Amino acid sequence: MSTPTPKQLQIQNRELKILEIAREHVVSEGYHGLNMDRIAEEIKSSKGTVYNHFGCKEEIIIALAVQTMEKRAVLFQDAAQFKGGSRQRILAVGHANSYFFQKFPDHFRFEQMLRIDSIWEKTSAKRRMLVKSCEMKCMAVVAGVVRDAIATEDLVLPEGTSPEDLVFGLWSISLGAQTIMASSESLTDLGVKNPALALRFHIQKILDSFHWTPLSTEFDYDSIEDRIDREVLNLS
Amino acid sequence: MSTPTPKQLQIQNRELKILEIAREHVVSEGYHGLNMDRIAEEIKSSKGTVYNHFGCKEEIIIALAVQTMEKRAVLFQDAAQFKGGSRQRILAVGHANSYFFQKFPDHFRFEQMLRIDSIWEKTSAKRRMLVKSCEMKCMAVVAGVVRDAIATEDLVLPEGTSPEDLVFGLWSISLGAQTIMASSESLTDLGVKNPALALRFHIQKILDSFHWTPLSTEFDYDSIEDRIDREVLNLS
Amino acid sequence: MSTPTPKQLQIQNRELKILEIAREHVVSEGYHGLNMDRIAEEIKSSKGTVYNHFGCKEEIIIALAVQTMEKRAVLFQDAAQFKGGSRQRILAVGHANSYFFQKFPDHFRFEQMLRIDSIWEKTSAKRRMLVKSCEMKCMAVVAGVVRDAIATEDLVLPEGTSPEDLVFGLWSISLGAQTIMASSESLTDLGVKNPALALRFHIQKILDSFHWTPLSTEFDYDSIEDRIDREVLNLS
Amino acid sequence: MSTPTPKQLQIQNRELKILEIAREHVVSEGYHGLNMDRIAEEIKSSKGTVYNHFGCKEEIIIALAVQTMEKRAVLFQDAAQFKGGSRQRILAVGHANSYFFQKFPDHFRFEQMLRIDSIWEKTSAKRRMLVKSCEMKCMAVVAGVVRDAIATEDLVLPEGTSPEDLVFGLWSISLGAQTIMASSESLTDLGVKNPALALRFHIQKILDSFHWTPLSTEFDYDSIEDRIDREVLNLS
DNA sequence: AATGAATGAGCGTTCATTCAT
DNA sequence: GATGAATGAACGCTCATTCAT
Repeated sequence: MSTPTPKQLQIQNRELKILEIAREHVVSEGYHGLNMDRIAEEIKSSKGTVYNHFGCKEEIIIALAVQTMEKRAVLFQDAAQFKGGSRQRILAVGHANSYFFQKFPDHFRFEQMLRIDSIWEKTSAKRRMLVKSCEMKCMAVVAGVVRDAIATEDLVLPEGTSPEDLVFGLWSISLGAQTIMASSESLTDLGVKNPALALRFHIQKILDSFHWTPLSTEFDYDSIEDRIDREVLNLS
Repeated sequence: MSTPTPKQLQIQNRELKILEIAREHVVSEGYHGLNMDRIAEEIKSSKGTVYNHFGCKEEIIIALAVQTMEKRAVLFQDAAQFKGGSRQRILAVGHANSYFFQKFPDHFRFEQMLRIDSIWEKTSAKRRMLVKSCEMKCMAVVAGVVRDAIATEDLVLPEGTSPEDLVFGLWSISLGAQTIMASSESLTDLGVKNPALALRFHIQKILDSFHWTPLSTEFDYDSIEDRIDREVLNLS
Repeated sequence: MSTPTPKQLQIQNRELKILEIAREHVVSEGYHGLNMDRIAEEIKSSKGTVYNHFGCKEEIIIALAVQTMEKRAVLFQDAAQFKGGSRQRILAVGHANSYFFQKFPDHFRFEQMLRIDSIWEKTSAKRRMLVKSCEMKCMAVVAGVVRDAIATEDLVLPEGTSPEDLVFGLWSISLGAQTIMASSESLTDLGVKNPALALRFHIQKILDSFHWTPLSTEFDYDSIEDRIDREVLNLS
Repeated sequence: MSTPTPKQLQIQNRELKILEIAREHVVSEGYHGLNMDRIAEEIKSSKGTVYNHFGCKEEIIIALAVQTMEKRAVLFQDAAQFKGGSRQRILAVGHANSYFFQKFPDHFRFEQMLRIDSIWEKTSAKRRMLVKSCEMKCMAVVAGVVRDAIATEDLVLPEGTSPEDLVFGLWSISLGAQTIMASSESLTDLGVKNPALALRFHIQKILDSFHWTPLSTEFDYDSIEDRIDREVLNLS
């Protein structure tokens, strides 16, 4: 509530600066390129100061992932408010997700990092909470669109299937496809010529198979996409 | 052609032993828990001997992943030969994949590791080739089932979609779902009560949306699954 | 300008201590006897601390050589200021060189080490600069005496010969003789009964052959040497 | 006395092959590039076989140095038999030495290696004997020329100076100059523009100062050098 | 709160040498 | 004599973390 003092502002800025530099290290040299000495050097403070902000290296990784997740959550919220029917709004979310992956391919890596190794064991409950709340926010936004579709009778979910189950499916195929795209050099050799297009196609197939109307055959996909580009993603 | 000498056998066994122990380390303590000193200690040989088998730590990781991939490839081949129609055969592959994930949840991690950081840079071209050939084998097996379905007119793919594109979709959703299941503790809190079931459901939805006959509504899913358990996975 | 804090003093002292111990190792066990672990152990600090002072093993070697070279440079400067004619001053330098070799036979080895293998490749430009500046200082001091001799017409160099060329000759014969003395056990067997005397004799011959007056036959060598011992080397 | 069996020949050849390869390693990658594994690999035998020839790595170094020394000894013997007066013959030896250094700059390194580190301590008395006998042969050849000069009254050595003392002087200045040339990148910066010429000049000065007739001013240096090139070094 | 020197366990890797076959 | 797998001590170096100032 209180206005932050200049001192507090400086401290807050430094925290952002640390993350910025850490991000550069990971992006340019991988996880092993992240190194507390170099961070301290580059923010022109001491290592001790860095440790005042982040209790250990892993906390930095988590914080980076949280930044990414928050950035995406904001985008998702914008996309979910796309003017149009529920099917168009879910499409906007999917499209925003693809856009995010293509525009910030590095951000993807930080979420991946969360999923490996012993990151979790070393971090504070507080940081973990942040991650969870981000996940929940994203889930809530997308599930919200599904619920709206049900409310407007654009969609009828089968018995035993929750809105979250459907979101889980979309999440899974997106995450899986992006993981493969990000790491498999040989996708083309394997016969998948345009994986991004294939992903989009499969998502529409899933939505169609739930009879989420209008079906993908019943509206002009491309013109909707153009509108999303303009109205959500601010692309020309 | 020649019979391996006892000596050669011993060496070969040690290689397997190294991998076995390395696997335990990674499973129990993550990538950073893998440590050449301890491996040497536990196989009761010297570090030099370990290095005679694997030129560096990363080669061990790759070898573990290849073991996993080969194991899965064999399973996929068996599943693809399931006695029945094409839809039942693709179902068998999907079911085998789920089974593999549930039965050997750790194996999954080694494939994940391939996708990170500097593993690739340090390994020999020969090892990388092995990985690629495993990927191709799996892809070929599943795409083969798709091709058979097309040949028997159980399935008509839309213009511009290759069998591999379809496999990519199935691969993506499986990998994504498994990734989330393996790492997100809070899936239940997010509202996804039974993710494994949801995955299975989505896969059927995708296949249905391609009109791969018989549709999931047209056959008795549970009894087929029982047969797969018995005939492919050798479960009682 | 500022007075060093006790802390800084301690650090500076440790640097000297490291060099001292490293020197002992090299002297008693050769280059391969120099080992970072043992140094750390013996200065009762950690390896990391040693590496805070010297970025790699080779830097220590260079630093040892620089110590030696600086020590000699100071001695040369003192000797070059010996009260007397130019011929006596150059004699003082030569005598100081012999003295240095006999008094600190080990120091000689560190300069030799500079001349081998991969030392240079791993060291910082800054350290290399130090070495070069030491070399130049020594060269300048001795060439300065030659120039004074020319100015006072004690010496006329032949056309095409620079003062530095003459110094190079003296340097070569001294270095070569000392190298042989330091390494050839069998010099006596080869028929060289008193190599140190022979070196001194040859140096005088060279100077005589340039007609650097007074010639060695024209002054009392032994009494000059006594004076050098007393006035430059502080020997009784 | 007996003719070597084919087997023995093969073994002897292998010994030469080992040395040849070891030499290449040292030349191209320095002392640390010498490695028993690689030698074994490149002679297409096993490490054990290499060890049958040379009891340890250091023995190989010594053997390489001995090869070099023998090569030079032969050259010196040829040079000492140059047709001409004693002064011309000693000049031929000096010239041969320079030639050897310029033509085979790498050979020089092996003799240097003998002078450092702990090579001697690990080698057999037999190998050391070989080194010593090579040294003696070289010394004897050159001292022989000096003795001939004395016999023919081209030279009168001062009281207390042996022929070997004179050779020691020549040896020292040559070795020293070559050492500096081989290792000091900054010789030009130090003001020594043409060290090889300076070395030659100093050697003549030394010989002149002993009144070894004819003095360098009394004969045509260049035409003699041409003859040496042709008659001793077989240069066109 | 900030500093940065100190820590030291840990790491991956090398390689001369041995010895059973 | 030949082999080459096995050895294991040694090595140089890193870096997250601590803590006295």
